[in-house]
Amino acid sequence: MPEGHVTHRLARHLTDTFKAEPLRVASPQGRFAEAAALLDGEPLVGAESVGKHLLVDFVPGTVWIHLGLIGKFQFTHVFPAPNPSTLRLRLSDGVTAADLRGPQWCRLITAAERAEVVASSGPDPLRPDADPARAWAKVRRSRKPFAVVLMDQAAFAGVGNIFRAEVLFRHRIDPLLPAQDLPAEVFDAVWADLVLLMGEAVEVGRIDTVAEEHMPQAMGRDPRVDRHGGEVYVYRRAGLPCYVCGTPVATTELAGRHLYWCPTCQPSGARGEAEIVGSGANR
DNA sequence: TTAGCATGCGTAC
DNA sequence: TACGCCTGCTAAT
Repeated sequence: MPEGHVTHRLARHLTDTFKAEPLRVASPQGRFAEAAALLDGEPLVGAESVGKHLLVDFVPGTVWIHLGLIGKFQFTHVFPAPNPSTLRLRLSDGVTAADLRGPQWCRLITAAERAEVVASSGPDPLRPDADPARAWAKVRRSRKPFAVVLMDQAAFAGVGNIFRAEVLFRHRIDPLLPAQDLPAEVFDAVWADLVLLMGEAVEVGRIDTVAEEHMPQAMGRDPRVDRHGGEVYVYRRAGLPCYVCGTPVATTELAGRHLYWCPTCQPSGARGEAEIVGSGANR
């Protein structure tokens, strides 16, 4: 269940574990069997992520993976694979296996198609080659709520529902603010914050967005316990008190996805602040 | 044991 | 805007 940090972490781990090694490639489930047979025994050239797309390169072609909502790509040392009927793809060097289940898609593509995937992605805060001006160009001419544009993969590649909710909170932005009303300096701060938050998430393997002063130890509260693991301000905290002001976190559905925000810290019409909540400068 | 939901996205209406 | 898809975790039965 991935936002961009998951696919970037996977790309790194695949490369570190398997690069230049001839791999066993199989599709026990069968839906990728033909391509798997073609790649079986080939060495891994490398793996790369662009937004939420994962590109696993071999000489004959690239495996293009999108995990969607429920896909998982997990490393294991268990042989043979458990539940093979759900195993779309297994890459293995005999010691470690990488198991792909439930992806939205997993296809073998050519170098030209691969280039098209990369070119059609919006700028990705996790990539050093990202050009935030492309995201700003989308933001400044959109009348849609900024919260909607933040999830547009052609504007902010790799950003998902958690990073969206949290970055809006950290900059005190009304989620329904029309994107074109977002001040340029707030956009700059949001982009820089995404680079920071998503980069940390790649390193740590979880999403933490809460400032030191709002951490459990500092506030004397219980740590967040759910499968997402990280400390966050508003994501999936509907009805619970805001760590900054105590107001119950609000939720609604927007374009088919849950949206979470604090009505007091992010009041209607709020155009946001460059300062991050809890950064100290605004205290 | 089952139902519902989830960090996503494409297609059809 | 509504729905389908793919799996696994959690809450409700």
